[in-house]
Amino acid sequence: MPNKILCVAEKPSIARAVAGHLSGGQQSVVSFAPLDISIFVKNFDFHYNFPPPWGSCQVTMTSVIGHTVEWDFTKDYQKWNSCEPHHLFDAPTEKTVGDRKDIAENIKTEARCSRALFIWTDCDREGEYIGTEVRDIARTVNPNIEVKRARFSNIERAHILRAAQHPVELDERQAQAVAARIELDLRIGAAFTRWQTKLLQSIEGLEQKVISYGSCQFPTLGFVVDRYRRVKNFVPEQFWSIKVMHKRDDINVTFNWDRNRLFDRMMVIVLFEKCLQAKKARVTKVQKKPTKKWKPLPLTTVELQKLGSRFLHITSQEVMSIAEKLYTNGFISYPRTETDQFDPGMDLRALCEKQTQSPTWGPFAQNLLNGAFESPRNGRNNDKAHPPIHPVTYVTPNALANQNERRVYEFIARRFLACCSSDAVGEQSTVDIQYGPEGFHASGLRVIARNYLDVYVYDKWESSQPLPQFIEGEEFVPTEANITDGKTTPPGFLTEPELIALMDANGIGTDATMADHIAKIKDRGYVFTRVRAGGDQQASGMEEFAPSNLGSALVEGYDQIGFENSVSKPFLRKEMEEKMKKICEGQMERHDVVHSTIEQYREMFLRAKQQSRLLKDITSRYLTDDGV
DNA sequence: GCAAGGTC
Repeated sequence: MPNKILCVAEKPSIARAVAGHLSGGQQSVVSFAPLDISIFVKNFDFHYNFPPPWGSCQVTMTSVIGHTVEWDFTKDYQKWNSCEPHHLFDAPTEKTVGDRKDIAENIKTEARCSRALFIWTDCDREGEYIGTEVRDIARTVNPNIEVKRARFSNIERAHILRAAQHPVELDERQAQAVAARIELDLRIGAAFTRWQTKLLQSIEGLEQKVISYGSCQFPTLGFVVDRYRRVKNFVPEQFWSIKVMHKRDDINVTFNWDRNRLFDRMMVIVLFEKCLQAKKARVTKVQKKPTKKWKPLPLTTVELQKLGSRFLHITSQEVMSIAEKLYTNGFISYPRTETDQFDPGMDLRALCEKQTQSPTWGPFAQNLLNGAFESPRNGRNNDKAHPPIHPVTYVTPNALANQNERRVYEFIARRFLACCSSDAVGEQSTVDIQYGPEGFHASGLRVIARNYLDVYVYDKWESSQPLPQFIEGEEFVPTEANITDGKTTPPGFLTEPELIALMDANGIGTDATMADHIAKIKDRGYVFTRVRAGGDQQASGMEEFAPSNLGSALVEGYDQIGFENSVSKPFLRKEMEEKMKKICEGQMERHDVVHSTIEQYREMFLRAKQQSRLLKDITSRYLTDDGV
């Protein structure tokens, strides 16, 4: 057997980058793609000096494209009427290569003549599992091939070389945790989906619909319904407040009540009378203090989705598909990342330099290079796999296909430059007064240096009208004082950035899949979106989510069945996540997790089945008389 | 006709 080592990455871009480094960045990299494999996958051939016992080796570096192996029920059970849905909790399953035969064949061909396999998948749980897929494929043709894993968290040259020199083993536990998750999602999702689809099929309007259940889609639906109920059940409350105005140097100053507002009208009237009786107000404190508006953190996927929706009014799914395209064209870095800190080794100035070509934000970038550059802030998250999202090269607007692509690219570029700029600086002035028994305050802001705000046009921070001069201890008769009243207002329907934030906080989906789950529950007809009218400035024009009658019915139906942990709440998913962590830490075995979780769901399933009448009645009621 | 997770 030749002294050959096969290296396999999780995606083509990593294979290319690693091959570039290991081959010494020489043009001697031979790249060829056998005609029968995916147009995206390339094999790179070169020589590299691995640590002992391998030494100087011939290397083929290639990649898969994410998962290669499909996990499904055996053929007999894939047909919907092949069995009772609850049998799917125990039905036999099998792993197949499915439509990835070309990629699997490529690995087999190369593995046949290799003495070792180096796994270069992303260093996260899913990557560990994908590594085992690659290993298992290679072993079908070369059972004795030695398997190693390269550990790397970015694709900088020195880091990659170090990873090649210090290979470790695949983390079997992490892979087992993922295997448990895959099996559970498959069995539970398929069982409940088939059952409830068939149950509700007889209801008018649902004859042709698939009523899917999934451990992520249902909690996502739950968030929408939850907010909808809070809006609907909201009872406004009346409140009263006192406002004091004073005109000085032609400036009208409004002093707000320290108590803000009270819900007792008589009390407010009594206090107001006491203020008036005092006639004069006394200035108790005049203060000016420096203040800052912090520049944003390096950009993560979740933030990109939230802000794309909030500032650009583009849905998270479209933002992600645009980001994907910008990435494959080499314009931005990898768009799926949880990291909000730049690696200290990265040459951020060089990236700023590229942006100087822009006619709009180029001057700002130039100014950074001329000395205004400041290192980005560090957030708390680091997935050890990818850097924050940033532009890797400048793109002229004409090179992009449409307006939304331009706007997403522009956002990413501006956000990056903002990170390399400095905080905005201002001065906050406050004047406190005592009027009778009550305290009031007025405040003003003077923006001294806009700094990052000049490029990050999405943040607003404006100087207010300056406060006239007041002197501590002075007394004056207010120009006007009166009682104001108002009503508490209901929260708005859920917006997409809010929904993403809830999913993120509750561990529903991953950065790469959250947008898909949202699209899925829309597609299934559980929720719909509409443009929010009027209302407060920031949110108007934005899409808001409301449940359909079907969506409301499902949540209500399962709630009434009375599970200990409702399927429309995030707790069950959280529990699964915790069990996965325990597998990773060696505190639980994969099979125990799968077994105990299946039993938990089997019990819920049987209970739901016993009460199927209830779910059906509620659903048909919601669908026939508008849910009320 | 089912899930969620990779990635193109």
